[in-house]
Amino acid sequence: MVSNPKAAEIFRGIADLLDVMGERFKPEAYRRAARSIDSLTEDLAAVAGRGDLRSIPGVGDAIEEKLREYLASGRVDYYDRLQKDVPAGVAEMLRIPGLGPKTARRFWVELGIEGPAELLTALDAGRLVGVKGFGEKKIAQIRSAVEAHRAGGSSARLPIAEAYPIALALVRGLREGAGAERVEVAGSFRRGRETVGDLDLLVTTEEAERAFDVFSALPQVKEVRLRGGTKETVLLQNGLQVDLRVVEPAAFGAALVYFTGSKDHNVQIRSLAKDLGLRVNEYGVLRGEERVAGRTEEDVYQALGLAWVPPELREARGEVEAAARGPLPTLVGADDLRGDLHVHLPSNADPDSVDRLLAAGRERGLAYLGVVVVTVDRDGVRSALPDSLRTHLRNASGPQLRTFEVGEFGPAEDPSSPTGDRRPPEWWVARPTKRSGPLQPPSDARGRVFLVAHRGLRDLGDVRGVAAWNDFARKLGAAVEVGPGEDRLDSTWARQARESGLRISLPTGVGESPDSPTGPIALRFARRAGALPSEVLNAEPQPPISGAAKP
DNA sequence: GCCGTTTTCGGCCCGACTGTTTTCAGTCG
Repeated sequence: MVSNPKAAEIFRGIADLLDVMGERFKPEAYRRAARSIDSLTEDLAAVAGRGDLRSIPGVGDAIEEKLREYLASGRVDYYDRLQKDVPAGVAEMLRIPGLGPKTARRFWVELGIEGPAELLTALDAGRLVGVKGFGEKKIAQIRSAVEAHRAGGSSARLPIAEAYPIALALVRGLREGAGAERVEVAGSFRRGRETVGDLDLLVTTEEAERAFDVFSALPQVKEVRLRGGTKETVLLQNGLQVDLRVVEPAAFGAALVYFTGSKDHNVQIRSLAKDLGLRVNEYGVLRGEERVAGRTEEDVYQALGLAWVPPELREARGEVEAAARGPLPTLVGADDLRGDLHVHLPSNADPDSVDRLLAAGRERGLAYLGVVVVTVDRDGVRSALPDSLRTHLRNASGPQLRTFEVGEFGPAEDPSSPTGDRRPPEWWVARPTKRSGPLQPPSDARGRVFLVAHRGLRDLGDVRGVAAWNDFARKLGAAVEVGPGEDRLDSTWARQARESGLRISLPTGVGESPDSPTGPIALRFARRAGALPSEVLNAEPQPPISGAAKP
């Protein structure tokens, strides 16, 4: 079965092999195409069907040809042939931190080493001693990296919701301990990607050394990887890598742009700068040696003739061209959210928990709360909240903060399956249902506030699955909920949903701890999808319950 | 291999850090 992620994987494989073969620019070209394919909200076969493959950034004649071949046969001959030329283990050596294409190639060609296992054997036999370019330190470094790699080093990307509290704690530690004036988390965390590979922290301070000392001593930090005059890299206890960079205030905006990325976005604005006779780096926008911008991000973009681009959109998907035409539409923000359509009470909730939740809602200035009282699953309707609490909830609701009951309905695991199989939407529609609860989608008027929630689509890039669920939401007249669940596809889902006219619902995290990722991360995902306030159901001042229903 | 309202050829981001070099190569982000 062909799929977008598999196609991207093949191109990344080609890139690795070309790297080892010493090609200069082709590897990056194939990787660029792979990244573009990963960020598609549409199935490749559908794009090909329209004859539109060339519209994918980074896809030209040669890659279009290979995509067609892949879609027709599931294979790419060029990749198969490359794999015959280069042993798989040589490409795998590229996965070892600190080992790049040049070194991997030298090991292979000069020493006949064809993979990490053989490299370790060679190290044990002392075969690297005396080889030009490999001193004592380098050999020790390689050995430790190979061993970590062989032990299954934790190089996997972390879901952003898990990185969120860690990032908050590090920022807090730096602010309190190092007297840092300004601390920001940049990188893919700031762009709101579903997963992060590392964290990039930027600080302004007069005392870089002190900031590094404080940072290294934080309890989350396991070891210092490298430390220079402006940059420190550490490894956290949980295996996450964190880069800390000290920048001067006059360059903070430029550094923030630079380290927020994405790489493709940076490349695009740099080449634009070049056309204008300017140069962009992390210190500013430069004309010759003169810095013409750098203090704020707005300055930097303005100096390039661009409107400021929200970090969540910096993926080289047309945002630079749009920013050249004029200001971008204002994306949904935290202040736009007037209510929450999906609030859970704990399973051991009592009247006090209900009161605390309502107090939290009022404190946030929310006008309404939709509290989950039933979950609709395979057996029809399951109650999640006892009748006594439902009565308490109704009575406690007032004019400042209205409450109403909502049901949950989504691609949850099939509870009857021991392996937790996911069921396609059709299965839910066709299922025998007892229809015994208060909410009976899709005929009930209140079905309009049904949310198709975010569980169950774990495979990154499963755009077909996403499309099926969005179609399902449309049939129900439901909004699509975006949030930092276990799933990793939410911004793809949300983008596809809003492009097809569906509305989005955003959880606010009301009633959760202040460090909870729910609200902030949901918002980032929605912004990443390009959501405007008008496209978000709970940005409406009134709750969208029956009576308010549109025809 | 891709890309182009100044290009269909000749470019392709750029600086920090490390280690092994005595002026630079490789890797990384």
